[in-house]
Amino acid sequence: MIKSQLKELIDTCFQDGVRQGLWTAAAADSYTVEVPRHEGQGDFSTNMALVIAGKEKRRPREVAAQLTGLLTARQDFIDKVEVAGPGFVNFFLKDQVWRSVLSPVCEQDADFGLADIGNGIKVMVEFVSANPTGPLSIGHGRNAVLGDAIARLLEAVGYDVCREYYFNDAGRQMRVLGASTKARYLELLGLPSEFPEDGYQGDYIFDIARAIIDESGDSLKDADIMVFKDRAQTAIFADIEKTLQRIGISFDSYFNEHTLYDRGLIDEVVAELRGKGLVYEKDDATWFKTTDFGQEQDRVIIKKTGEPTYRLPDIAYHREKFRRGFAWMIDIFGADHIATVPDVLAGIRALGYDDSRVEVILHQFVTLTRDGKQVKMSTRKATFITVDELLDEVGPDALRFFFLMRKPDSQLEFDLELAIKESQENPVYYVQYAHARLCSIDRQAAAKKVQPMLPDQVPLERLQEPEEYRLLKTLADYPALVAGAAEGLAPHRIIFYLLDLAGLFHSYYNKHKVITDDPGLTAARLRLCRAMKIVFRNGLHLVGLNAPEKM
RNA sequence: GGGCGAGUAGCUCAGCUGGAUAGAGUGUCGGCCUCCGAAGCCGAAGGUCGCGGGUUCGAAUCCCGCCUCGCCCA
Repeated sequence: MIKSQLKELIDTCFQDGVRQGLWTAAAADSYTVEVPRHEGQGDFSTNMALVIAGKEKRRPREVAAQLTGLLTARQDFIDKVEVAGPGFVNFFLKDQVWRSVLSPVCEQDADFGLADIGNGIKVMVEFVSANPTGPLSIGHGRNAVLGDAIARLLEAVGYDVCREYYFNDAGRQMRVLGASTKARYLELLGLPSEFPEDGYQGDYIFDIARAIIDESGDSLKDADIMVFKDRAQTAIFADIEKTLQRIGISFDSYFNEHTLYDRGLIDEVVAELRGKGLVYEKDDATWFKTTDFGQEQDRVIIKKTGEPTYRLPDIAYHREKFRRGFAWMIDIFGADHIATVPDVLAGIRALGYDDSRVEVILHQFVTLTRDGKQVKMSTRKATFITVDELLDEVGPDALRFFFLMRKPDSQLEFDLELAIKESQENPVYYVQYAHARLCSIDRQAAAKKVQPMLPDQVPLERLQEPEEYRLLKTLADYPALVAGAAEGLAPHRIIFYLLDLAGLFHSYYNKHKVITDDPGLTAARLRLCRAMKIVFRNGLHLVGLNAPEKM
């Protein structure tokens, strides 16, 4: 908020310089205003002189001096301007500028940090999208938390977000599920059974079989495996939803791949591509000319068995997203889906849509370690740790926090032993504790009967400590941070911000007393604390975490 | 063999569209509760930003080549 004000001022000076013939407009838009790394370098800094000097073969410091000439005498909020280093211009702002952030924070309260850059544009975030063959694994957990956090970020900056879960309950996988369930059913009844070679070995299949026996006895012993498939699928889906609910995730809609077939949308895509000359037959298979879209080789979309490859429904599905009016489509996939992405984008383009509206976030895998060793996981063998088990051990807040602590591009190492053993010391507590501590200060103030002051009577000029300025600056950063994290689809930035703010606050707390016998100072610090509490709460809620008042 | 991602302190990771002297947590070592919550704080130590070139005022960041790991495709 303050930065953008300064940026405007600097832009004006740049234009003044152009008008006065000090430099040309060549550097417009390519200079930046930033927060310097070191505090001695001011509150903000611009590289404008360096950029101009670079473009016009001049001496940076000379240009910088001209710039400061234009700047001094202007605006009451600048305290001091310095040329430093190779030609940076550093700005030191007046103290009251920083204190002035407290009012908007306190007044906007829960709305502080929200923005309207999305303009109500319809955006779909597709995530989880696991087929109902078993409980959600750790990888799904990361996907779920990431997708939900991104959806929350986009909502916060004014997009109209739809969370969608895409799944397929037909196909080979599901037949194997049915066969596995039937085998366990017969096995539990003591009847001869044959467990499929590539069947799902998890205990949850026994649970489902047991439930079927409770309900139907042995009356299904000759039933088709599809009957078992349906029962298993229903049970598993209910389970998945329950798991997601435990993390606080819900969807606006579910899209079944099957509807694409039912509504003839698959055939429609093929026909349309064929009409454009982008489809041909070879070796009894149907091919899509992806080489027309910059790929190395063409791709099969219908196998010789007549079964479409995964690409075809994916393309048809994404076209549906366009047709349903989404201007921006975000897919959250695990890294193993990388291969499908270029094909789907090519298909979208081939059908005449703008594929730049589809944005794919690929997150790397989660590796799980226990007792210092990596846990090998396989869905079939059921040697995986489920999201449910993880939730039992660390709880929803720690789960969310850990999954958001790394950017999607990084592999995420989840040390179970550490998460269990030291759950008390999880970084999530560090942030939540800061919030709880602030609440505790309020309780303390009430207990000590500190007289509340009207906001405009609080002597904010009493906030003079370096720690207080650091806190004020960090609070002022919050709206830009939210906007940046949303724009970059990067919820981990919120996490790092909160950790940073918590560190500053804990440090401050240990060094300075908020409640003193000086009423003015106390009121000013309480005001600062109130603003911090608001930002902690807003930030935590923004990524789906709780902001406890007591711990 | 090809594609994508990663490589930054002992370990786990930040570093936003290139900026000034490289950042945190954790671990190690040493301190701090008569005091608003010690789930906290302070200090010390710890680096060839995988390697080699290039681009420029300036590179962890951008380009090229190579190495290692993960995932995917054939």
